[in-house]
Amino acid sequence: MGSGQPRGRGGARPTLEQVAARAGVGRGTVSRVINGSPRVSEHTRAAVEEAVAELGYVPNTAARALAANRTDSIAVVVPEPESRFFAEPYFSDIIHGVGAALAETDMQLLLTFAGGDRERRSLAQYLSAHRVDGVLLVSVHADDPLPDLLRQLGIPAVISGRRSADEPLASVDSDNFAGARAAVGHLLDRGRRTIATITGRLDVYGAQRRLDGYRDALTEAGHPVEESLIARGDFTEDGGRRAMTELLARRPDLDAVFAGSDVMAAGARQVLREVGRRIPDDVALVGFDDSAIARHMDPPLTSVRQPITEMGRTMTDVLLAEIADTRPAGTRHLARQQIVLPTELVCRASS
Amino acid sequence: MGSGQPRGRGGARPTLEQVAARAGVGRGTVSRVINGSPRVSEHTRAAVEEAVAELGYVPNTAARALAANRTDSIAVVVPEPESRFFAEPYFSDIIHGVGAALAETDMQLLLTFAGGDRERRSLAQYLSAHRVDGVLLVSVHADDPLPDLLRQLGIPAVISGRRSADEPLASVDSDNFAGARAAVGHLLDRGRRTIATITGRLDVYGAQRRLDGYRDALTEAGHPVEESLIARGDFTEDGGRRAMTELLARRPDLDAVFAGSDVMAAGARQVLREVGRRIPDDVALVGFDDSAIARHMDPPLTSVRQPITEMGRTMTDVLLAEIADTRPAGTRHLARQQIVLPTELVCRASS
DNA sequence: ATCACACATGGGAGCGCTCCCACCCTACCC
DNA sequence: GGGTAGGGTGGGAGCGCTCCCATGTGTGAT
Repeated sequence: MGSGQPRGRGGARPTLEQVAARAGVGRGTVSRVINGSPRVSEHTRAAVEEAVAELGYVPNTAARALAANRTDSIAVVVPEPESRFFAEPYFSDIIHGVGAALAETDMQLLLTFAGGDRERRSLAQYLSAHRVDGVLLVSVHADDPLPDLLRQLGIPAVISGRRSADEPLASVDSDNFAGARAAVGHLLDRGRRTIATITGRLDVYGAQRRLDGYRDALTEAGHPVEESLIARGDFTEDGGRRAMTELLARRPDLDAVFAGSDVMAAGARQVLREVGRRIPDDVALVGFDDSAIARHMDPPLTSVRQPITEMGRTMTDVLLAEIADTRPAGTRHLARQQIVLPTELVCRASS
Repeated sequence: MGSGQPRGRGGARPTLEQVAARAGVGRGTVSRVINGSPRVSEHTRAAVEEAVAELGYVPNTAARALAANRTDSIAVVVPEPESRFFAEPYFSDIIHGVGAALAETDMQLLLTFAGGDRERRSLAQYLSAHRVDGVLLVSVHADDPLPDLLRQLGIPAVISGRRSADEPLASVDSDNFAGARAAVGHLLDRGRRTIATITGRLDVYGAQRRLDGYRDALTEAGHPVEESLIARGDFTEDGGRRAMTELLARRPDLDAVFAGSDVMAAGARQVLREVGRRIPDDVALVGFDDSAIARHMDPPLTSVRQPITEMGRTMTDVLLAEIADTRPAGTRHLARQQIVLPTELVCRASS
């Protein structure tokens, strides 16, 4: 009666040993079955699996981690002090993608916050204590020491948005260059001729690439690149406002603006409205990210969509491959991957 | 030379034993120092701390978890299939708050995805294997079995947004009732008299409370509550559109709409614009959540702000208190907490 | 000086698992 | 028929830590 129940109350969990006793085999054999080793006879395997089911056995991960020196978990390092990171949908979407990729495995996801120096130090220690099998780095600045630390420690890591053209870590990025080119090309197609741009912080490689794309599109179309049409923002709404004000002062004749992010585009729009420029009639506006605010802006904002969720998923896949590659004996065969995912221009009423 | 370096290359990490040897004390003493036990002499403590610093010792968490039967980590259970959850800023903000609260401790944060039945089952197993010290549940439906499972297992848990008036789990919620009352009161103050509402899914307790608040505000002001002014949405933009269409058909005389979420308000706004009703001139519109889209909507949307980040932080504090309370010997003294945080009406141009 | 007791300390005994070696048995070969 | 693989299996030896008991060592009371 009920002895076959998967456990009773919050009592003691069954151990490998108990499963072994119940199945009438040794510990080693149960371990083999649990871990899917082929060196077990069909008959024995069935007996063990039955015992596992009857007892509702779940391996104790701490014990496994201790004995096998791996944790079956990966960490996402979140650069906390940048509230920007939380404000944007970026975070949610990345995590969504990571979760989707992880769902197919039995790896667990750890969220770590690399805030100030204090957290960063304890994070380094934490990672060096090998509490995770791999690390996902998002939104890393060019001068962040963490990536190199990870490389030194030999911990598999994947970075989102590489920090330079020759990123030493495996990376997954969206095609910022092509996205910017498409945006500017679109404005040219619409007959705009005096196209300004508001850049993000240029120490962020992606922002630099967007600027490169802007330049390239103009050059290819036979237009000169005028420095007076380039203003620096910092990815914030307020930075967008300032840059737009600056641009209008310098070049009142501009008829289009390509902003390096939707948030900066929102700031620019405010300024344009304040000075009475109509969108898109007087000035066409294009953003980058295709975030929720793009859809709800007035007018709805044309924007370059980045496949953020897809990036999260791809990063995870790459990381898992790296981890699997390291396992055998620390011998790495895999080439360091540099993946670039395509962007897509979403046209709306602002252009 | 350099023997005082905090570790060299990715070699073997120092163990407790090695620290003990270096400090010239026993393992037990080092353990006491590491865990802040008072039963260590000042002199010995200093020696151990020096050895720890010299070797760059970091405790192996797997070993600790195995020996002490606790993990120093908590899990946030994310109801994945609801893409709504990821779409809204809710997720980011909650996590932000949780992270902030956790930063002051050395607990770690695990993200688990409770998707379909398969994941839910493995999640239950996972939790029952005691791989976390506590669980944070967000956005749980009334008929979700997980909360009760956790209670049975005796795992400390806190839920965001209780599921009913007598939530058996500790919970942290925002004051949906008062928020809705404030929103409707505000519309009445502005002279609106035919105020409709678009509700969320009423099997979500918070949505029900917002409706209650709507009713209460009208009643208190001496207005009848007319069922023809109440339409059911489902928290989606499309649901907002449908509900608004329905309301206009039933009550073309309405002069204000209180939507149970910003996203539904966005849907409603689209319909209102399509039929030529001006906001706020013809129809005043108020949302709930004060999400990013509220600020960027046209016109900017008046909305009820929930202190989401604060909720995440509070949930974590409550959970940590519960965990600390359980530790001594499974004897629980703490009263089950039911915290309700205040909401705030943010007035913008839509009303 | 003697006893008692508190406090500081060392180290054995696991926690539950994986790894690996030794063992056994059953073909299969010469 | 004896020898030899080799697959299948059992179980010892840890992984690094905490817990706890036994053992000092010093203090104050008698």
